[in-house]
Amino acid sequence: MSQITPRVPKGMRDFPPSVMLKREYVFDVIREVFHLYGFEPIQTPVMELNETLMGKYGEDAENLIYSAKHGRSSKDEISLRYDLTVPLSRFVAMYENDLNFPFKRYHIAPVFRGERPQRGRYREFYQCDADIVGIGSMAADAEVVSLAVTALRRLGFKQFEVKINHRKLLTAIGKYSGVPDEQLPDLYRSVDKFDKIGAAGVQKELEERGIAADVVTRMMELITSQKPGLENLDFLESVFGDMPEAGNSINELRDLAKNLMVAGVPQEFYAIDFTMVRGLGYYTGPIFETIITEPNLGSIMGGGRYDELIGLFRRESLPTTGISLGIERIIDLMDELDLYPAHIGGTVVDVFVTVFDEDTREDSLRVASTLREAGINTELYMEDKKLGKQFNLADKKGIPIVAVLGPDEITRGVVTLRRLKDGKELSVEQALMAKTVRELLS
RNA sequence: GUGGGUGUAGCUCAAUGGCAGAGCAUCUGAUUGUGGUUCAGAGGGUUGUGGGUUCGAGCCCCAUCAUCCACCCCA
Repeated sequence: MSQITPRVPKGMRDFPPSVMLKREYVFDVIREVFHLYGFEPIQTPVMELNETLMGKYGEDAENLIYSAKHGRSSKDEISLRYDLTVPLSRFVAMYENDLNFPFKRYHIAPVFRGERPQRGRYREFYQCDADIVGIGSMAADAEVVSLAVTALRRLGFKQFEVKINHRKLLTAIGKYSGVPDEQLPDLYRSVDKFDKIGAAGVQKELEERGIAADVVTRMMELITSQKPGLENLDFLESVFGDMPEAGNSINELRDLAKNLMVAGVPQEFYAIDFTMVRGLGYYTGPIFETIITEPNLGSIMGGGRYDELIGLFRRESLPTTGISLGIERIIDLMDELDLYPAHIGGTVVDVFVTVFDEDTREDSLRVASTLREAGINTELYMEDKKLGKQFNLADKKGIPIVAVLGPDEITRGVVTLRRLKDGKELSVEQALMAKTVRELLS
């Protein structure tokens, strides 16, 4: 039989133990913060029916959806999920009678997009979503923004800013300036690149798309009115606050900001920014995003309000808002900035129990069992090699403590515990073993 | 989907068109109750793959695959 070159599909990855330990640390921190804010987990299938997924993301995005088919089937009716938000909407519509509202759920799971891979961009990647279903007020939006800030801070990030904008406000700015309705998507797309191409770039691009120069200029003046704190909102209100759509969204942003302030979210971590836009079509209210530019990894957190999406699965929609943490980019960033606590990433093993020779193997096994009984992560040596090799192995794996149990120790009823880091060595009775290990570890 | 860069030992990378190499890692020994340091030695390659040019190709040309970067889009 001919041998097959082992490889994984493009944009998909294997993770060895050293990487998984770091990933799980990140997941654990995020999960903890989700619990802290009272969110509870759900799980849904990796695949959904095409009818569930199609028509929710826009045409470009749909070309990136992986379809799935099994061998006997000629039908092509199910696909891998593209995000966790649409599955949530289906879930809520299906089980609304069994859920308590507001329904606060989190979901940590892989999603699939057939894009060309790049740094921080994969075809299979995890999303960590937290959403609140059933609340239309800014209390919910403030809650998810506050949660995102807390999560990023607990992971060790010191400098970041959650940018906040409002989909309807942006629309109002466009309309007020004279952008035709059918060109609003072009407007969003170009403004979204503001960080990358600057004001002049946006201006140029919009004019190339056929929007009149004076319209673009008027629009740019409004979105780039960067004043401290909430003064941006005051400015916009003075200009066109009497348009109902504009007035409402300005008030919503004020309300959101007030909630954040009362909640004690430090102001350095969020800002209102009219140049931030998000691509997905289903947003209807406040939108959030955190972009990291150094290194240039793009968005590590995004979200917003999507009050109409559940309505695609149910007679009446339910107001919903949420955020998604881009865990893969967060992990890449944490690697780069070295934000992991010292104990993460080496091994889960606390003690390596050596075996002196065949005659003492059973004694070593008993020692290992005693340690495990006491809740200490223990690796028992299973081959027949010199003690020096065993030490070498323990050290290479980063195991902090080695237990030595030779004929000498056995006759004295003790175990020698050696901490590899500094060579500190103690011989203790087996009854005191677990306690001593804990002391050596601390 | 568009444009570009790079593919040589497990890893990082050398090699004017002329004998395929170094460092690190691995394994063995110096060391039969104690790892990291040191010393000595060993293994490891169809130069991503397939064609072409040439007396001769790791090097030049074409194709293909992989990977990275910039777009599009996005986490």
